[in-house]
Amino acid sequence: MANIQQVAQKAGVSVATVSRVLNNNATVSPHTRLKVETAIKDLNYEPSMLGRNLRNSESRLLLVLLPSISNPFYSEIINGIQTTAISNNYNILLCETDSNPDRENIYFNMIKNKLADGIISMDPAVNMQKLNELYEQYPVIQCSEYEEGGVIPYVTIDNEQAAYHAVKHLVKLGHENIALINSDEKFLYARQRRTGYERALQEFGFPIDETFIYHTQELKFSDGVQAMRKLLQLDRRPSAVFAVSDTLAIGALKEINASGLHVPEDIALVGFDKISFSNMTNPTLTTISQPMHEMGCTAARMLINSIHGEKIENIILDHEVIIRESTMG
Amino acid sequence: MANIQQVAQKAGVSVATVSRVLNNNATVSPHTRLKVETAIKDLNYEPSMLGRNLRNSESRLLLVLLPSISNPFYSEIINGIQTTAISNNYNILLCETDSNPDRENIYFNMIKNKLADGIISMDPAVNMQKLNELYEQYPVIQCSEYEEGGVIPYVTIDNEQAAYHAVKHLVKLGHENIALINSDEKFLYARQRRTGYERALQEFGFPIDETFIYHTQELKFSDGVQAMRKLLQLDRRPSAVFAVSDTLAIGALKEINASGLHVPEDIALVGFDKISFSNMTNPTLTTISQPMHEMGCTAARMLINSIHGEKIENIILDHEVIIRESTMG
DNA sequence: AAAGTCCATGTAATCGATTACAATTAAAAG
DNA sequence: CTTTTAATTGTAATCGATTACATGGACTTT
Repeated sequence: MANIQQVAQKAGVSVATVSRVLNNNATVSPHTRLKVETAIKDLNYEPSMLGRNLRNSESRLLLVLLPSISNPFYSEIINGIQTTAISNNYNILLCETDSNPDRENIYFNMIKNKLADGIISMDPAVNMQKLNELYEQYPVIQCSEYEEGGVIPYVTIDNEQAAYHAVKHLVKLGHENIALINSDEKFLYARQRRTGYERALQEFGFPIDETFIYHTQELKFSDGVQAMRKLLQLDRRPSAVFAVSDTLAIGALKEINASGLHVPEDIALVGFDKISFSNMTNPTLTTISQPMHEMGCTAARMLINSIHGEKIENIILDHEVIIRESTMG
Repeated sequence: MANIQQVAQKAGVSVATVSRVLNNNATVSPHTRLKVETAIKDLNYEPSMLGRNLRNSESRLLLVLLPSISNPFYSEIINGIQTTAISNNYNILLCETDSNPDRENIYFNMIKNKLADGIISMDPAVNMQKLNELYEQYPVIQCSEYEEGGVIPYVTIDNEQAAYHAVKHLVKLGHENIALINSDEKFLYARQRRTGYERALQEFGFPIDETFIYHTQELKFSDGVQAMRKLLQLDRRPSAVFAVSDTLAIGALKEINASGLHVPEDIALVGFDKISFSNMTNPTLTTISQPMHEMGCTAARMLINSIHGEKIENIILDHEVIIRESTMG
């Protein structure tokens, strides 16, 4: 309720001195400092960020753009972003776009309106033209998703190599008929993971069979179910499946069970992302783990550095193959 | 980049007039309005929320306190809150407390610092004393969780009745030995659900067997696994289990499968919350559905009304029993 | 003792908007 | 043709902080 004026009056000093105490400015005598601190306590004073932010022209808010919070893939990344943000005295504003351009616009405007100091985009469906425009004037970082040959700094993993490792793991187990459940190849990561899948097959001299590659619309459970249904209808049934997301893999698992087959005895299964539910399924799911927490921390650090005017380099983080029951015959 | 002064100068009017145009104030002649609008376009002007917020002493930000975003239970509620918030020109700040008092304090201070206009708490472990203190000065709403006999307005469901319906569903299927996997009874909802469980049993003349009631520390998958393990070691094995959260139920399911038993043939299973994964399990999970989206919308509406100085009444929403494979013999 | 330093504090401008009130002008009324 | 009244627009205070610069006093230095 009280403002800095009232504190100054009560302490018998000027507002400048109160401000100096608040900001731990060295040039205040211990005696005066004490008087001010007492007045602050007495009045139950809390500095208003509204005044401070206007004067400093900053909001200390970071925007995080993502398609949907209910997608568990993002949870850990958000955690990482938040941890780093808080320890740097920033806060994050989570922006669910639902891949809806109107929503996106609302949030882009928040940056222009000074309600946020920078933006981390994790939305694969983001309007890249607008994001690039924004980048000309404001700090922007892409996390996980990025534009090939673009100018906006990003942090991500090597999707091609990760898919390669997933498929190589299956090959080493003796599988020759390995299917791929991929998402729409309009997404860069989907193209990259397909390339990795093909490289692994080629390296071991297996042909690439287009009927073994299925593209889904989205990354939902039901897409996985549908994809697996198609794959099970093939004359030559795959003995292993690599799905580019855990949610798809869990859908595939459901369909395999429904058709009376068993994982991993009849079909081995590998997912991607190591979402928390991937070890709650039966059997637990072999998957590729991205260092999600670290990716979040890194993205936040990059953005904050960028806000401070530093030059930012792209960063590629390491992935890991998590071997669990769905590939352990 | 440009500010309201520059727009005023360019348009040849005063800043007051520009502000009137921005706020759609009626007392501006069409001719002047046009001049101003042209200047705004020419300069690419965007009003600064920092200035506006200071003047209006509001931040148009709502705080949402929750233990963890990765808990899918909260996803839909958050969605509801966000939808309502946005359509009222508010934004939400998601605050993960991890039930950590330090984190909580950071966020409580944001209210005092005017960085947020109000708070919705969904954290069962929230420090009620501090929340009550806050409520004396600032708008606060509790969502889903609340304090029995407390003064802070809340929106929730009838947990006792919901548990009663869950257990009654099992009784109707012919089960007599029904176990309860409950969470820590320091939580009000846990006590209420236990009461509902007992009322259903008593109504049908079944005794209440304490060995059939297991309390978990938290609501995690691993807690469900552990609980089920204990229940399976009993001399008289339950033929049905009601778990007070889907995550617990999914853990129980995993353990039942691991022990070679089948759901629902050997043991029927009911969860609570209808999280999205509850119909991705095998078998799909019978569960109690809370109207989560609606609960979120309601909480946000209550908070915004409260910010506008209105008097707020508590609201109890309806639940629903979702019957799926895990109870369909 | 005069001049120069340094330290602590105060004065007042500033950030970018909103808005009560004053001032101007034009239209309506007599 | 004056006087009212209404419709626009401008002036300046205000929200609550930060900070460059000015000021005054104590302490050195010569």
